[in-house]
This record gives sequence, C-alpha cells and structure tokens, in this order.
Amino acid sequence: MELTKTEEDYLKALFHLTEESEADKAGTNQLAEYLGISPASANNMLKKLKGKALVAYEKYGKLELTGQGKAVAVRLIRKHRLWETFLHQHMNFSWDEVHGVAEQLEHIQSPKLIAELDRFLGFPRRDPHGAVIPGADGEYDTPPKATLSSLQAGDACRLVAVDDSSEALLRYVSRIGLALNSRIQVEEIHEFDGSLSILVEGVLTMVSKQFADRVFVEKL
Amino acid sequence: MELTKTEEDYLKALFHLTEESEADKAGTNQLAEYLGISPASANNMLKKLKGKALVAYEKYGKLELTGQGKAVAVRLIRKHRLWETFLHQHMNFSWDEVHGVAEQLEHIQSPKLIAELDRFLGFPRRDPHGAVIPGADGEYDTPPKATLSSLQAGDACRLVAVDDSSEALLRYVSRIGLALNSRIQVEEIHEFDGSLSILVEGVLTMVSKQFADRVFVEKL
DNA sequence: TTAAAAAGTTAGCTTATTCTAACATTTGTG
DNA sequence: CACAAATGTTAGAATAAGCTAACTTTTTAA
Ligand SMILES: [Mn+2]
Ligand SMILES: [Mn+2]
Ligand SMILES: [Mn+2]
Ligand SMILES: [Mn+2]
Repeated sequence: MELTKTEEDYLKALFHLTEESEADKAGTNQLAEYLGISPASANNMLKKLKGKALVAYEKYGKLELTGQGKAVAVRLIRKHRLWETFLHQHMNFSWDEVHGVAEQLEHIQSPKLIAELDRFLGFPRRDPHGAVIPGADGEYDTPPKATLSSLQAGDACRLVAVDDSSEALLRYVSRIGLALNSRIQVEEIHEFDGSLSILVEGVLTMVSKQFADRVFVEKL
Repeated sequence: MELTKTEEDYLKALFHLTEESEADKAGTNQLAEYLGISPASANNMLKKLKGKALVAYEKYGKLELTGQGKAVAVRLIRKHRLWETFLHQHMNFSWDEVHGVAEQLEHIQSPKLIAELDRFLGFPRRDPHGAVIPGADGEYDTPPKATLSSLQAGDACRLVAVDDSSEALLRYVSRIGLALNSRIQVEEIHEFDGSLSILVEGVLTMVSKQFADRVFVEKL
C-alpha cells in the first residue's frame, strides 16, 4: 500500500506535533496551520488516513498516530536527516540550506539507496542540526535535551542541537559564531526579560530568551 | 512557471521520441505507448503543454518540442544521468538498478544540488551506460554512434555505450562479460539471421542481431 | 479510388488534493 | 448556566491526471 508524498508529509507533521512537541495533543487546526493548508483540507486527509489505519481519532476528538503511522513517520525522518547530512557534508550546503531539499529527497522510494547512503555517510547518529537520526530498525530514542535557557549564571555547556524549524534561527546561530559542539559560558541572566549574556570563543554576546529556548546544550 | 513531475516526464519522453530516435516523428499514440498511458490521456496533456508553449503541433499533426520544451528535457536528462552516475559510483548500484531510482531523483528541484553533484562526481561526461551527460549550459552533442551490428567480420572495437531502455539487456551485457570499454573482436557474421560470433576476453560468444543493434562501439 | 485500419480527439467519469463558505460541536468565561 | 469564541466538519467547486467508449481524421492498400 504505497503512500503518496502528501500522505507522508501529513504523517510526519502529525509525528512532530504529537510525539516531538511537549504539548502531545494535536488538533485539526493545528495540523492545518503547521502544513500551511486549510482546516477543511486537513480534515479531509485525516479521514483518509484513518481509513488506512495510520491515524486514530474520533470526530471532534484528539489526533493520534497508530503504530503503523508512527513507523512511517520515523522512516521518513530517518531519510530526511540522512539526506540533510549528505547535503551538508558532501554537497557544501550550509546549515540553513539543507532542509528544503531534504523535504523533497525524503520521498524517494528506495530502501537500498537509504541503506547505502547510511553506509556512505559512516552511519551518522546526528544530523547537521544535532537531531538524532532514527535507526534502520525504527529505533528512535530522543535523549532528554536541556535548553540554554535552563542554565544558571556561571554554568558552562556544549551546544548539542538547534531547533531546525526556522532557517533564520540557524543563520543567526552561525552569525554569532556558534556551531555544534561550541563551548558556551553563561555569564549572566537578566531577570527583566530572561535574556542571557554568554561567552562564545572569548566573545561576549547577548541573546534573547526566545533564542535560548531553541538551542539545546549539555552542561559541562 | 513550475512544471509538475508528470509534465516533466512527458517532455523527456517527447525528447527521446523526436530528438533521440532515428524516426524523428512522434505521434500521440506512440507517446502514450512509451509512457504506458492511454492515447486520450496523452492528448489531454499535449493540449496543456501546447498551451505552455513547450510542445508545438496542429490537431492531427506531428508532435514537436519547442526550444523551451527541449531545454527542459535536456536539463532533466542531465539530472537523470548525473544521478545514475552517483548511484553507480558511490551507492553500489549495478548497471541495471540505477534507472528506476534516477527516474525519481531527476525531479528534485535544486540547481545548487545538481551543480554540487556534478563537481562531486568530477564533472563526468558519460553516465554508467556510456550515454553523454548534457552540460550545465544545455549543450548536448550526441556523437555519432556505430552499432556492433554495423561491423564486418574481422573488425575489432571497443564498447562505448549500451541502450539503457531495457534492464534485461543491461544484465545480459554483464552476464556475457562485457562492460564499458571492453574490447570486442568480431569473428564471424552469420548471414541467415545476422547473428555474430564475437570474442570477448578470449571467450567466443554468439550474440543475436537484436543484441548487436543495441550495443554501441568505436571501431579500433 | 474507395473502404478498412490506424491514429488522434472528444465526452464524460474517477481519484487525489486543495479551497471557501456554511454549519456543528466543544470550550471557556462571565 | 449561557453564550461567544475556538475548533472541527460538511458541502460544493476547482485543478491535475488518468481511464473508457465513442467519434473523426488520416493513412494504407486493395
Ligand atoms: Mn530538517
Ligand atoms: Mn516532504
Ligand atoms: Mn537511465
Ligand atoms: Mn521521471
């Protein structure tokens, strides 16, 4: 039972909204908003996906992926992140350029190609944004991630991942001299708005709380 | 004006039927047959492509690509062959496995990716079947190709390309010990059915005329 | 030169995906 | 509670592709 590119994108969106965001409830409007389509279109597709046993929900109720639906989404995320890694490491794509093309490449149907790509890349476990790449067996552990905003003044940390949903954020992270594994020293947290003064490569920079909420670190 | 994957495939099919085959006339039925769809569907799409100035024809008349239509087709062929080369050289895909996946990959939209892929591959000029890869500027010279069947008994040649339209042919070519650049010695041509006795790597093999018509060589 | 055969076109449906506008249900608040 | 806002659903239409059956035009060939 082959799925269309569109059906795949809906399942991936649902996975992000239910399994990967803190608010693990997802509604029709939210899904529509996320995908940039009308609620009516989302509702229409949800009916179809329910018919294929990929999504489970009652009329006016909460949306959930079935086990099958989740499996499809995880496979898609695996492909997406492997392609992003390829584009970044071998095609000279910058951090913020990889996502759009990977959004297309993730729909290529060829188990052999994915297996070979994985091997070619040296079985990477993280994509260019630091996100975990699901295994070939569907294993997908999301290690607990601490945000930069959760640290205290005086703490030091290592940048392990960045929210990849905004290209502007990715460009900004590079602009201020950060990259995966950069060491960050929290100098001061300003109570007024939660902004932080951080030390990166010896340079003192000021970042907003919105920024610090989307950057994930490992405390040192 | 973005084209759909389907429109792209029609243009590529028309290019093969008009520019690349000896019979440079193409009709609706032929196109339909080539694409595995009904003549009615082909006719329907032809109207649309005519409206977009990619195909030129009069009702009941011969089909032709416009300059624009040709340019799209050549870009597609370039992408197809670059991907085939990538799959063969870096993803361990055999000669006969590359085509299907390249048929999908050719529709990925990203000029940067194609430029980088070309660089990554070392600016190859031939794909794994020996077909010429069009240049980034749209240049596409098809060097005159001699078929194995055009040689005389006693001639020696080098295999330069193989018709890639049949996977069975590609597998057969490998099976009898041939690969690009193999040296072939024509021992005898049998008048009855045009079949040939050829010497490959010291082994005498018998091949049919149908086979020899689809294998391209350079006389030595 | 005329009548099949072949080739090409049209009409009318189907499925997939999306939209807008209208309608229904649920939620949240005074 | 009661009703307004938020959320979700339905109806009806559009676009893109494809199909079958019927019809028209061109070609072939007796
Ligand atoms: Mn991404
Ligand atoms: Mn996608
Ligand atoms: Mn090919
Ligand atoms: Mn294709």
